[in-house]
Amino acid sequence: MMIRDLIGQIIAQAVASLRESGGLPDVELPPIEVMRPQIAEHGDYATSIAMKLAAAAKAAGVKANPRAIAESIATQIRETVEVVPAYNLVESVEVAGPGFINLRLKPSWLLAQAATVVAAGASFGTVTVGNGKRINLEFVSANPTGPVTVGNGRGAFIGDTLGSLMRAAGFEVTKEYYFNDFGAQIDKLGGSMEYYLRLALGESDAPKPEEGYFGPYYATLARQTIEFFGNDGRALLDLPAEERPSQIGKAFAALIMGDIRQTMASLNIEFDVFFNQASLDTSGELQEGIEQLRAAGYTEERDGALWAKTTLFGDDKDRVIMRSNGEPTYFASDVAYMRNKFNRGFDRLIIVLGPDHHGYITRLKAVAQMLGHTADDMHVLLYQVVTVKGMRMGKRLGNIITLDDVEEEVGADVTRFFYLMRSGDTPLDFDLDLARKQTDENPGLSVQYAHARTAGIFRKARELGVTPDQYENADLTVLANDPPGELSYELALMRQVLRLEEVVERAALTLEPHHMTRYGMDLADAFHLFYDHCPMLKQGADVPLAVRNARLRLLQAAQAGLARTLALLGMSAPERMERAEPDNAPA
RNA sequence: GUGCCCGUAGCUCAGUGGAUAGAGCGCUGGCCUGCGGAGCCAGAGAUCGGAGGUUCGAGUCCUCUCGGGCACGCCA
Repeated sequence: MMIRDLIGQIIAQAVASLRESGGLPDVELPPIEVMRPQIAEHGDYATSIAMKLAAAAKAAGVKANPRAIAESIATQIRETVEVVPAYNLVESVEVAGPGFINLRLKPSWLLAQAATVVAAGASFGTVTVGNGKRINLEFVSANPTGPVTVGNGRGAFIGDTLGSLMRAAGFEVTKEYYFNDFGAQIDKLGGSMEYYLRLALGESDAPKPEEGYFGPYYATLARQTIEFFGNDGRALLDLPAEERPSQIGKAFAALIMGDIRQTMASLNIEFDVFFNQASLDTSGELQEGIEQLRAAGYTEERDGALWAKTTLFGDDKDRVIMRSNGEPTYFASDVAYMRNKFNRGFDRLIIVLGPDHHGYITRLKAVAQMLGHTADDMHVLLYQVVTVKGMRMGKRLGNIITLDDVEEEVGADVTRFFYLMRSGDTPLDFDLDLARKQTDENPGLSVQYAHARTAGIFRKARELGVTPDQYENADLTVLANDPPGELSYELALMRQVLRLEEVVERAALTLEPHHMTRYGMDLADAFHLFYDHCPMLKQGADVPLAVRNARLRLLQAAQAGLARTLALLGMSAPERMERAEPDNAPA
């Protein structure tokens, strides 16, 4: 059980027994919230239940003093933790301010948790709130008409990391990419690629389509194709004119989709399912979806077209589902796809979308409801725009910056960290100059460096003949006798490590992965401070053997916490940092 | 015009209705010969865009307002 929940249980038990004995106003009990005080002096956890109770009593016309209520609850908590052995982690219970009850944990208990953390290892930080609920998490879903941009990248990292966090929080998550490789967009791609293929073959007078996809990316793609296939590249161009756009488009969509998958893979973004929109048509689900809405009475014929009455569910206008020419619209695919997801048994669908899609939210929620689910079963997670500061000009393709460009500049790990540092609700200004820095100023590297440092110390320990069996069962309570200065760093580190499970839970429930990067920085800071102030192996320093062993044990817990944090962020946990010269940017 | 997001330190941003609003970068001063190095310690810096309201308590919730961003197809 999470420590915070255990504290909540203790408080709840104390409140319950106090109510039984008539020691509290007889009003409905407000929910007991356990929070973390902002100020360390206020303890590890706090609750405002006394003030809430007093307010409820006042509303019911019963006289109540919040501080007095807090005092009696606090007294009851002290008794409770005294008699229940499992509650033997509370050091003190104090009433403060207008009626807060502050609880402080025993330093010896906190330190002893190192063993729990190390034992949990790679599964440390796993919580159960998700309760096995099945989640479909769709993100990126960019059509294969061009490279992945820095904008798409944000959805990619948010989605991928959220998936990891939700899994750690006990949800069953399927990560999905939806794409379309046929239709008007792809034909347009075909037209553009025909033009670039001809240019690559030396036809300088090739006609340029009025509309299409243009830029160095496509020119390069055409050149590479010609280089690779030689004159066989001509085969596509010899097709009948009416087949060329779709055939060439389909061929290049496949190539581009390969590029996209490669970009994703090299940035450690993983999908469980790549869902092709075309399959909805061939399977008949497109028609079935339309039929289901029609049967449910949610459609209407107007001007020769078939409309879905989304306005019944708050949309500002109805949406065409089948054009007057009998062609289903893209919206029809949305319906069929969502229906497909629900039919696969997901409890909740989450779609990560860019800022240009916010108009889709009510529409998609309307579809969910027309399919017999609630608006909440279909959640749209929007993120804001991405700008990049400090990109070197010259090497990039035209005026767009791709995700590959960014990765090339700063590497996959730092790219991920920087993308996840900000809440999705605010615009992201990617600071490449900071991301390039190979020092501790770079917050992403700082977390990895912390992990590398732990590994380095264990390497050093081995060199000095200190083997794991010497510290693996070390008793950390000896640290409680350390000088206050050093103990405070040890406790701060342990507290940060233990906070991981709360961060995982919060990030998963709020769908906000950025809490994890913030936490990573806090954890790394706590570790670096510990490292700076609490020598473990320093030669000649006056560190008793028992203290050394206890610190190495604590170090193991810190390493486990850092490794897990990095894993959840999709970053590598290096055993050592490569030293790069400032002029020598990493690959 | 309608709708959504944002406005917090010089910059980029955290902040779960709670107590004295935080971090990173930047800035100022002091210190540092060895666990591994890119440092350590201390400090300055904020009328949380503005005005009302709800609440015992508001950066957080509601209304209005100012400023910035984005979106509003029988496109996909």
